[in-house]
Parts: sequence; structure tokens; C-alpha cells
Amino acid sequence: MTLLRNARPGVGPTERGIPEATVARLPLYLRALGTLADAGVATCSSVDLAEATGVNPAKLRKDLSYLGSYGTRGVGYDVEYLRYQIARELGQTQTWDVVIVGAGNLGTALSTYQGFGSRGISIAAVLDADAARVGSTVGDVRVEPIERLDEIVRERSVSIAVIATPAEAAQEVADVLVAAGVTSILNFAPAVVQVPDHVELRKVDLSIELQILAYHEQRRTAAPADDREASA
Amino acid sequence: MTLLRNARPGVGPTERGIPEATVARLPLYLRALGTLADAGVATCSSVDLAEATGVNPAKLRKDLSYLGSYGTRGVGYDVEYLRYQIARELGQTQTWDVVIVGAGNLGTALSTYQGFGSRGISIAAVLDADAARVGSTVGDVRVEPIERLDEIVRERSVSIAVIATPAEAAQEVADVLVAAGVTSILNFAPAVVQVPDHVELRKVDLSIELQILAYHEQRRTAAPADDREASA
DNA sequence: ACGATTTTGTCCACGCGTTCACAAGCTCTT
DNA sequence: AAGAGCTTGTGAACGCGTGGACAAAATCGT
Repeated sequence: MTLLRNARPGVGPTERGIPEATVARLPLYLRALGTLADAGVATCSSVDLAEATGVNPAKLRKDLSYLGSYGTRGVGYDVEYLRYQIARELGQTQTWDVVIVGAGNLGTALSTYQGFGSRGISIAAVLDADAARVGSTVGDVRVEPIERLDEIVRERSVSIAVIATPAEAAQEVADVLVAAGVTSILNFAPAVVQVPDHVELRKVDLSIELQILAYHEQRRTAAPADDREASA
Repeated sequence: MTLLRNARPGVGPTERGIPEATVARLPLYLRALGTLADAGVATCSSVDLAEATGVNPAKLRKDLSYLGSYGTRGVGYDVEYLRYQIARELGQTQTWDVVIVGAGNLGTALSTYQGFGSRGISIAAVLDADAARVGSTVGDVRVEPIERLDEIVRERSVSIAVIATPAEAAQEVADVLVAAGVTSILNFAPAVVQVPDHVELRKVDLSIELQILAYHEQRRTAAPADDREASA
């Protein structure tokens, strides 16, 4: 009866339309479950997991309920079983080849990030437009020239890419990626990038995050001595 | 008349309680306005700005209306004037000293990020626990030993800090930061960090972002040939 | 075997954010 | 000077996400 969640009317149930907010938290649960498993814990309650992840217990249970009924009332969740189910839901039973465009500090940070491997992510290639960087090695892979981007994406059927270039290059890179068949892009460049509807685009802007913090700091310090320009 | 927005009843107006979602978009508008100003554009409509930022025009107008009535009906917004108003609202009329903990690739990427300066952000110090990194230079500043963290934060009255350490060190670093008086933290370490209520904590997890993309890719490819384990 | 205890799964109410639609208000032309 | 044409600012409806509260269900102890 609660089916038809994200379904367009008349098309039939979209089946397992997990809310975006929930999807964003699943990796968090997965990480906590891994820690618990490493510690030898076999079973945990929603309250345990909630404390380990900083999430409200009711919210956590609701999140998990979207995947199915994997818990046991009165007992809790089997750590390994739940871990597998979340990993499967996130698509981590397979390995995803990811291309990273831009071998600056950020691109290098991503390329050398430990822990992608255990989460179904494999760095297929790192590319850069700067000839001085091409040929050097970051992590396990050699830096390729940007000209090979299209070729590499097609040959290896890469569907996920990361843009870690300067802002000026972002849109052009995105266009090449889309044309080559990439359908999910993570953009770190501080620029608005346009992609077709069928391409999933997420963006992370490090500068914006700091500006948000500065806003809160300003409000904090401005609040006590208010009055100025208040009513006007 | 539109005062008393986020006010708790009986306490009096909280004055300018701008929704969090709006605050997160203001830096985006600010960047676009900078681009327009550089291009010599004196005036722009909400539709222009919306296109430049990829935001719905109505949403953009509502966002700006939280700051005040800075537009002119029938005309649009004065680019320089609006730019100044948003910058002021975000606290960019002053400069915020920021401490970066961790001089790995990510910490280095942040330290060398161009464009913090023009957004009221100044890197006060970069610190690392690895003696091999201490003394080297990233951007303009020398890398300091982690032991000096408390001292530096107190001396320079730093209120904003970035954690770019391995996950294991994150909580300990956060504790030192909070004890030293930091009230806003941006955490890049893949770990759940606990801070007191009065401290603002934002987190960015590069691995989680990629896992979310992988989820969507999986759904995309799994959808056509469905049926498997569907109804059960 | 049965009641006490624990914990899940979910209903429901609330609040925030988004978007539409339109009145208010400004400029420009005639 | 008056109307035509824009564009802002906002009221109102809607939908999503959150969290409290509780019934359903499983285990444990006696």
C-alpha cells in the first residue's frame, strides 16, 4: 500500500524508490557497520548504530526499512547481514571504474584515497592537461594526457567521473565526459556545470563550505551587540 | 511585518533568521555576480542570475528577499550593490582566519586554493603530525607541528578550523580545537566527530559522494532488466 | 507455558523548502 | 500623463524529511 512512492501516476510502482536523504546516509551506516564488524560485534540495535553515526534512532530505522525488514524485533540487526544488504543496495557488490580529471592536489588526494577499493570504487585513470604532470604517478596509476579522455572512457566503459580541474575547464571537460558516455559526474570545480537530464551531477565546493561557516560565525558575533541597522 | 520570522514566541524577533538552504546558495549567487561584474554588467534580472547559477528564478528571488528588498521592480538588481549586500550578509566584509589541520594532499589543496582571499578567508596556519611535513611550505605558510595547535588557535583567536587528517585523528583534533576556542569546524575526515552544541560542524566526505553516484548508476543499469527479487 | 522485556517497523503530525501564480511597483513610449 | 510592458516580492499550496510514539514481534526468565 505504501508502494507507488516515487512513481509517476499510471506508470506503475517505481519499486524501491529510496529517498535521496536516506541514500546519502547509507554509506555512513555502512562504515559504522564495518567498524563494528572489525570489533567482532555480531549484532547491534538501532540505538547502537544511531550513536555510532550521529543519527536519530527512529530516522535510522526508517532508513533501513526502505531496504526491507532486515532486523529482528527484540534483538536488533545482524551486523554482517545488514552490511551486505546495504552494500548491495548501494551497488558495491560490483566495482565501478572512475575517471578523475585533474591531477592537482585535489585530484591527487582523491586518487590516493585509501578505502575506495573496499567500497566498490576503482580509479581507472587520472588525466591532466598540464604536460608537466602527465607521466607522473599518483597512487597506482600514471597520469594520462587530457586528450585521451574520450578514448579511455569509451574503451573502459566508464560511467562515473570526477572533475577536479580549475573552474574554467569544468564545463568543457563535462561536455567531453557526457559525449563519451559518462552518466554520473562529481564536480569539485567552483563553477556551474550544465549537463543533460539523464546525467547525474553532484557538486562539492570547498570554498562554499567555508563561506557558510563564516556566515554562522558572523551571526554568532554580531548577535550580542545587535540594534545596528535592525528596524531601520 | 515580515519580521518575527524564526522567532521563538515571546522572546522577540530573532532578526534575519535566514534559512539554511538559502545560506548555502548565497555564495553561489555571489560568485555569479562577481563574474557578471567582471564582464561589465551593471544590472541583472532574477532570471539572468538564475540561469547563471542553475537555480529556479522564484527560489532565487525568495532567497534574496530574506536579505531585504534590494531589487527594483521592472528593472532587476544592481550587480555591484547586490554583490556587496550578499558579501556583507555572509560576513565577508571582514577576514576570517582559518586553521587547516593536516597537510596531506587534501590539506594542501585547501591551503593553495586561490580565491579564498577574495572571499574573506585567510589561511592562518597549516599543521601536521608528520615531522617530515613540518617546515615545508604550502601556499604562503609553513607547516607547523600539531603540538602548536592549541597555542596558535588561542594566540590568533581563530574561530574556524578545517580537519583534513586521517579518520583516526579527527576526534582528537576536534577536541583540541574546541578546547582552544574554535566554534566552527569543517570536517573532511571520514569519521563521525562529536562536538558540543555551541560548535557548528559541517562535514564533507569525498568517499560518500562517490558511493551515492554509484548507487544511482546501479539503479540505472538494474532498472531495465528488473524482476529479480522484486516482489519476493 | 506465560508474562516481562527488548527492539523493530511504521503511523502520524509537524516543519522546512520549493514552486506557482499574481499583485505591486517601476520604466519607457506615445 | 497615461497606459503598456517588465520584473520584483510574496502569499499559498504542495511535497519531502524528521522525529515522537506505539503496536507488533521476538527473546528471556521463571
